[in-house]
Amino acid sequence: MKKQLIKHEQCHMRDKCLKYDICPMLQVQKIVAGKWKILILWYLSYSPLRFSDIKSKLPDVTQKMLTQQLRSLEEDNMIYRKVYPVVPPKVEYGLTDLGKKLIPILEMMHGFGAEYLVQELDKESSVD
Amino acid sequence: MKKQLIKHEQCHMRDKCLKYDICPMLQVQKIVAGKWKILILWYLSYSPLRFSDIKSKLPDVTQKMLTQQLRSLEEDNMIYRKVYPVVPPKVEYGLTDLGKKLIPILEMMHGFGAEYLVQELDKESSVD
DNA sequence: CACATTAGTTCCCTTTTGGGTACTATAATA
DNA sequence: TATTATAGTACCCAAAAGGGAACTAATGTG
Repeated sequence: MKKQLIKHEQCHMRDKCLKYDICPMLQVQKIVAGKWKILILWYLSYSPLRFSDIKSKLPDVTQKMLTQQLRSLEEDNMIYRKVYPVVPPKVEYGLTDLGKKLIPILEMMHGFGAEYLVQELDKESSVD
Repeated sequence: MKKQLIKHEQCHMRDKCLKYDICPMLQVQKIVAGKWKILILWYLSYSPLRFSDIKSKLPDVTQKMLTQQLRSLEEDNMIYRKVYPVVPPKVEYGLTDLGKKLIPILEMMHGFGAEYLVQELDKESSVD
């Protein structure tokens, strides 16, 4: 399965975009887009998890969607999928070496989110 | 317009999630989800831009989608919108103080994307 | 008067995402 | 022998997100 190339010449850091005429930011967007991917990566950054563990941490995701998102992350080589040949089935998901490089970014995002909640939700509750 | 609260108790760093019973990661996901938001924030991190400037940097986005995404980022207080009362219209978009706190994250994402392209695209071209 | 310009909006259509239910395999358990 | 458990898949339908093209407002220019 051939990956789609993403050309992008307007990147304001294109001189740092190495030898590819592709904006790295667009690549990141492709990887991380999707309603559950950031959350999945975040949970896996702590430790590998079974399918059912991830599902229980994401109460609103359906089995079908979770499978889809996991497959997509696997295709992008962000996570691995390890099947244990047991009954009932056991499948473990975890970050690849490449995926682990996202951890500091995820941690900063978490920090930002926390700060955001403080600023924005406090602002709202004081207005109400 | 009341923002939607996002409850989430399974966050593996919930003890650091301050006083809100809301996973910050989910909040971040809400803010940066959307096909163009990360790119828009990235471009604005360099300098404020006019609507038409952003559009020209995102050749594949339609006017409607760009407007939508900008409105959404504005609602989340990540960017500001400044209308100049001139003809033809001039509207400037830029990061808010809160939005500027995303810059280091965006820069790391860019770095990750660049690294990803090197590893994954080189791997592919050597297989082909 | 016609045209260009900018930042939109509106309408309609397609694609993606999501939701529900049913179905599968296999071994252990009751 | 029927049930349970896990990690899915298949199918069908509804909702949301996204895309394309046409339209608008207001003024300056030819």
